[in-house]
Amino acid sequence: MTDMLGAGERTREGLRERKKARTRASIREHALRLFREQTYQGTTVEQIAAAAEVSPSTFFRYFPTKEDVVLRDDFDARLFEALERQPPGLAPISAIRAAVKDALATLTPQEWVEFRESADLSFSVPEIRSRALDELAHTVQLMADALAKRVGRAPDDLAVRVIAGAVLGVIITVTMPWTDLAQDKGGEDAFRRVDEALALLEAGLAL
Amino acid sequence: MTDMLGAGERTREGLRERKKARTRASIREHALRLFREQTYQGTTVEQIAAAAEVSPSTFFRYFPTKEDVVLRDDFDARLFEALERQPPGLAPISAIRAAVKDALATLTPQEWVEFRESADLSFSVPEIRSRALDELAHTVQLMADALAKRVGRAPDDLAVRVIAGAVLGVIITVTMPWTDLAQDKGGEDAFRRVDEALALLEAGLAL
DNA sequence: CACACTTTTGGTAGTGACTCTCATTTAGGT
DNA sequence: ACCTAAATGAGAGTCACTACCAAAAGTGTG
Repeated sequence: MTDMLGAGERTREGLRERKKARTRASIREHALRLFREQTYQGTTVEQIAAAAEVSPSTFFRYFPTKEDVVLRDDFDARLFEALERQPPGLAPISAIRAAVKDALATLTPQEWVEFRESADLSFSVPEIRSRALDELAHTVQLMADALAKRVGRAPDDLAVRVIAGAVLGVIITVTMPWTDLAQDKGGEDAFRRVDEALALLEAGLAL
Repeated sequence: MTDMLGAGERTREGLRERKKARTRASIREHALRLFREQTYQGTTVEQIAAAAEVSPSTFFRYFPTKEDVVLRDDFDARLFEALERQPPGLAPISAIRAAVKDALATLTPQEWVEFRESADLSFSVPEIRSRALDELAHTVQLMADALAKRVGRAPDDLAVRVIAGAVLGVIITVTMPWTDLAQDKGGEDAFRRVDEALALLEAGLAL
């Protein structure tokens, strides 16, 4: 009987875990490379699996859908943590601006490359863009909760939601490639633009 | 030769057009009914086609994807027109609030039912929600153009984009079912909430 | 009404993402 | 070496969607 093991109480991080992490990374890297070489739509899961030397079945065990190879990253989590680290005195939008800056600073150059690469795909491939939008919206929702705690209001306080929502919308608007504004894809100055826009928002967005 | 016909110059609205419109409506109605009865995911295109008495091929001739049966509506267009009808003196966000109100007023009771039904699906079915979000974002982008013209600024003026973005985000935030705020699905007071939120935004969203 | 002409339709045969199931392998601990 | 649990691979199947072609139906003309 396996009674004593309880619920994963004892799982040390052994060879197994390391191997899984490697496989996962391998799949993602090969996928991104193939997407770069032959476009997203032009690449089949079968090809990715073959390149990463796993079976298609295994691919789907690591990523629930083809889209998730691009979308899954932990940036949201970092952003969230960075926000909680901001001094309580800071006004909501200032805190968010600072948190974005801090979170970006934690990226290694390697991560930065991957980040930009998936950002590019998130803009150019419609299916991915939609889902990225959905997840962004969800993240900002969580951010609203954190914001509410900061300023000591109820989590569903409308004013707090409105601020979070405004931030969300501004990010979307300034980032998405529908306007000439964002024509440079997701370069460095995408973030500068986001920051400028948030500054405007902070100033009270009078026209 | 069909020279004299020019480019649809002469196309009177004959039996053909009427039949197409009927088929299209039939497909959508049967689809929405089946979605209601057996959920969206639980309904196959084949079933919809059978119910509407057309072949699956024909289904895809009328709607590019299964999602589009839910998404295709012309509300965006009406909202857009309503915005252009607002008096030029009105401040941007006031104009948008008024436009939303006016556009909703143009819906017939029948349209209102369908509108709410697809809104519900847009909230509950992830794939549809993502796409709805994407289209909403796109619409607001167009709205920003209109806004820019209203206030006589360049179409890519950052301040204008920020305002449009803020409106977009607020609508998303207050509408989407991630928070208890929106727990009632897309009821009447979803629109009341949107209006309240926009009012807050208009007031300058200081906390 | 019969005649060409065009549009609309149905059917068939794919492709590709994803699911389920089951037998085989492989790591972890005894 | 031995047992257990997790990870993998392989096969069959579903479903959205595409490409293609042949049958049918609407439309204007003599």
